[in-house]
Amino acid sequence: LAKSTHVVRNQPGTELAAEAMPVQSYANVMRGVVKLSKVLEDGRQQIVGLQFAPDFLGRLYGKESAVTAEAASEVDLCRVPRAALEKLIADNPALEHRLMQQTLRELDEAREWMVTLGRKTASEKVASFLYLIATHLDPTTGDRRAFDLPLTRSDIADFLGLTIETVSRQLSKLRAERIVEITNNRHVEVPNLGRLKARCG
Amino acid sequence: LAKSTHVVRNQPGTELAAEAMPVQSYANVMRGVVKLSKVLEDGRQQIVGLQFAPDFLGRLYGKESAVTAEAASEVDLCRVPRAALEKLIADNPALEHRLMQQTLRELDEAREWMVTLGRKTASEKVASFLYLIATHLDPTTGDRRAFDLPLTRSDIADFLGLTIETVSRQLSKLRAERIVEITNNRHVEVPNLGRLKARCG
DNA sequence: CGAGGTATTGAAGTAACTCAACGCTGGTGG
DNA sequence: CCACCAGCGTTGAGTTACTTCAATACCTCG
Repeated sequence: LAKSTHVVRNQPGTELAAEAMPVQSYANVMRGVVKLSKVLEDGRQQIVGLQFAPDFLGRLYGKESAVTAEAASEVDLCRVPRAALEKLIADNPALEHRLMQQTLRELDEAREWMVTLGRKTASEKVASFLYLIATHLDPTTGDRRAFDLPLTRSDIADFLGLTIETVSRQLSKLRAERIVEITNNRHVEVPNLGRLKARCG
Repeated sequence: LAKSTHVVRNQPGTELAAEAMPVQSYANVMRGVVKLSKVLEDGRQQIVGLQFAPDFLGRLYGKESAVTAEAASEVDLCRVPRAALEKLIADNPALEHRLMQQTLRELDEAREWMVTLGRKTASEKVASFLYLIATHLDPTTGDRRAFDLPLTRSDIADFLGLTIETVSRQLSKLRAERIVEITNNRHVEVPNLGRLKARCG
């Protein structure tokens, strides 16, 4: 396996094209965050998923979905040639099983986010986003969390179905209430994860 | 296979409990529409998926997801005992492959609906819902479609992240513009599917 | 007929959007 | 070195799309 793969570093904004077009390779996310998004004809955009290490990237069985993958932060990908992966799967049923597990998890996450998009207030949406990032980027520590946001305000807005102004205002409000501390616009500290979770609706 | 399965008829509102709790059986939807939904602690509800015949119902590998399944319309289910299905899968890899295909399709549909929830107007949401039902319930005919809505206004609102009043108003507007004809509150005719699609954003 | 569930319509309220001004930061070039 | 600019983020003021609250209509079933 090792001989047929290689690691590639990608800067934010790089289109990874893993699902949108016929691709030659699949990939594993080794570091950083990849955003999956869809756009309407008139340009409205919605981020429909975030992938963290060590998620698998790319659609099996060649069916095209109209999802585009893009590096949200700086991202390291371990690319695997399509033929190599498909051979691996044919040989090893456990691998397909593992991919099935990830797909089921992604489906759960998508449905969970549908609740956020459809039924939560702007404030709850922003809190839910911070909670998601806090629990995915820094899964080790206890109730206090610290991390850098891997997304711009514009990306966050596209993930939450809001405008950047509304995201900014809600972040300011959460900061004023000491739910989070924000420095340099990107670095976030959550003193009490439970208090943040309580704001998620 | 046939000897271990049996068909059950379910009235609207029946909780099918296929994913929410440890169940003894899986099922195939033979007729009707099943709604999958999630609720927040305070009771806000979001429908996160609709299943039409001949979809498979039930979560493989026993992982519980907090999704509840309920008959939206009158539904016929072909129930399959858990053990029988799992034996079938173990014997027949093609079956797991087919289930993987359905899961991938459900993931695509969930992400497509995230765009609707996050980025479309109320009017576009209602049009998108009608388009979804029109194309799923009556896939045979040409550009003219006729069907009965399998969901109440309240269900539609929970699917679209709106209130029942907004759903009702937007339906009235689409009717006034001759995009759809509605009789008896439930029966819908779409004279020109292309015109409806153009209203979906 | 009356009751209860479902749907429509109107009027008033509000959460989020739009438009606009301003601040901060990092990079570039005179 | 500082002036300038471009990109990102924040904040304020006014607008609007959707919600909320309330009244009414419709349909089925006792």
